[in-house]
Amino acid sequence: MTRLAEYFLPTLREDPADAEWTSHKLMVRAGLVRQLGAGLWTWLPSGYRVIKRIEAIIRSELDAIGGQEMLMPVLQPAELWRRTGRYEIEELFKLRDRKDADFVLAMTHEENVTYHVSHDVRSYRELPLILYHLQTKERDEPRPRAGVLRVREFTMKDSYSFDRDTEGLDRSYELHIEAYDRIFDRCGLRTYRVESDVGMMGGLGAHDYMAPCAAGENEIALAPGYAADVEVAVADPQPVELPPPLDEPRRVPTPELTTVEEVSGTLGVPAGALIKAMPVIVNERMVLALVRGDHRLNELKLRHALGTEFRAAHPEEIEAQLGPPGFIGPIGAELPILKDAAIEGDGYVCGANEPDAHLIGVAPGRDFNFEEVDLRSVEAGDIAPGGGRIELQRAIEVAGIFKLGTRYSEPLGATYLDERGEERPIVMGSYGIGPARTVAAAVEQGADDKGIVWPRTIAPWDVHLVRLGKPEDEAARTADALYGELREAGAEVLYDDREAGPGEKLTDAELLGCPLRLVVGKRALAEGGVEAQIRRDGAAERLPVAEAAKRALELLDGID
RNA sequence: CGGGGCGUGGCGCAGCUUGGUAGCGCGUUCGGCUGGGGGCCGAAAGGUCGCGAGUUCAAAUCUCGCCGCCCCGACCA
Repeated sequence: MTRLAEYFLPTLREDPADAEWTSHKLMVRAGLVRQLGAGLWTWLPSGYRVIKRIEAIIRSELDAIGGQEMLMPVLQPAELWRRTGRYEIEELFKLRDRKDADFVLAMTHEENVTYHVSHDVRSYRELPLILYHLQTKERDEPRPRAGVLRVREFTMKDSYSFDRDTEGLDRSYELHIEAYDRIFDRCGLRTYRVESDVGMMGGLGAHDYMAPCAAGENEIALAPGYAADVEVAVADPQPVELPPPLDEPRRVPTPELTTVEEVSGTLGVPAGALIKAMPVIVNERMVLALVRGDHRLNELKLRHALGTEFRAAHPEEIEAQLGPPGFIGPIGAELPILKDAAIEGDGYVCGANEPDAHLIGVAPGRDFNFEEVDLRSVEAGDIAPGGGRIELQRAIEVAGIFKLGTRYSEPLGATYLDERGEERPIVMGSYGIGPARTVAAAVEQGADDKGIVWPRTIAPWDVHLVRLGKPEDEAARTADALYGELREAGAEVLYDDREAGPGEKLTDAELLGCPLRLVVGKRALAEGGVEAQIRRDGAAERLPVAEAAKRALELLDGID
């Protein structure tokens, strides 16, 4: 029963003042969601309809690969998390009960599910297993942002695979890839499956599903046959024309020139001919990381190269150990030096470690020693593995899949007995999807200047039926009858039977963005029937009243 | 956690610099007109000015503290 006159669908004429992104603005304006606090969102009836449709698609595809749905609690004993070492995660909500026992609010459910599997799975005969649930996750986010995109409480579909060995894990992983590809395809979302960092999850490998759109927090590198998060992307750099090499470095004055642009501009060399030196502190010791002047240091790659956390050096530390910030370089530095692999050849420019001076004609190896590693983020135009040119795009991470290996099964004692009676750790994978992010990504990707344009499969309703004129008009009787016929035929229909002006009703329909709009009014009836309009392309058509319902369903079928 | 911004009827905002009757648009309610792109006329309801302390005869306005929200960064399954 969805008559708008009695339905809770509060639309807004103006954008909310605190919204920056299209999806945030439109989801609030269209009455899908309302905010309760920072990173805390309520799904109103229309928005929750979208969520439920996405969840139904997820369930059907997971069931299809043999997933078994269950439900695990959000409130959990801290003990489990201590055993896997995740209790220390800052984002984990921690609390105590009245007896002063420690609890956490789960951010995912590896500990929980592995605990049960460790108790109740003992034989290789019981493997493999795919278990999943749709459950609330809690995260003490440092900075919630962008509407429902980064929040402190959200629902996630998370599944977990349990296999006898890594070959089994590979199969479970592949099954999830196939299921996820189908899920996002069915949701009408454009996504890329990209290589990603395994993160704090630990494990053997990971991919993310990225939905490109402006509001995305992540950046992905795309080329024909290649897709990766820029955090892990690799590519051959674009060549740079180096100045002629010298027999030895020569000091040149560069008064007050501290940026790459200033130095390269003044010396008349390309930015890529400079060596940027970034001093970082690792376990109290300074290390110098070098990248080309036209490249960006990739902090994740640096962390991997160092094998541990690091922080940027403070200006005083730089001054004390190297020279004035803005004029530092590797030559003469008594420090471990990591050089990015893109710094090739001789003739570079770098800081002289003294005020207002740089060195030209620098030759790595001859003039300083280093360890060579991949430290830079790829740039648009670089050559990807496979030969294509890299293009960078922002994207929303809507799903992530991880090969966990024995990261959780070992500390939690999840083992099985194999055919020979030997005890072995279960090999695990975990696979998440964020339905709310999927909604936001669909809104971002489909919106136009009038409002949302839903993919047909996840729209809150198939048909937005608008009745114009007074309730006692002839048109109202026609609209009432059409509403009944459409529902009879199985269509999900939102019927705007409010006593409101045509402008308000029509703009609301465009804002909400259901795939097919039907308008019943005096004018349309006089001109031969009901007006049908496809939201996506605006194509309009008159449907004779007698066959309006039938024809409307045909039109629906023709949309995506 | 660092930087910036904001907090005034449901929503969007003005008022604050220079202290003295709390205002505008939209929305809401009632009556009437209108009825294909948020229309018109008339009447009305609705605000502890985020919270607390201070200064003052007097605080939305000045001072201090706190809280909340947004943005950038740090951070991030």
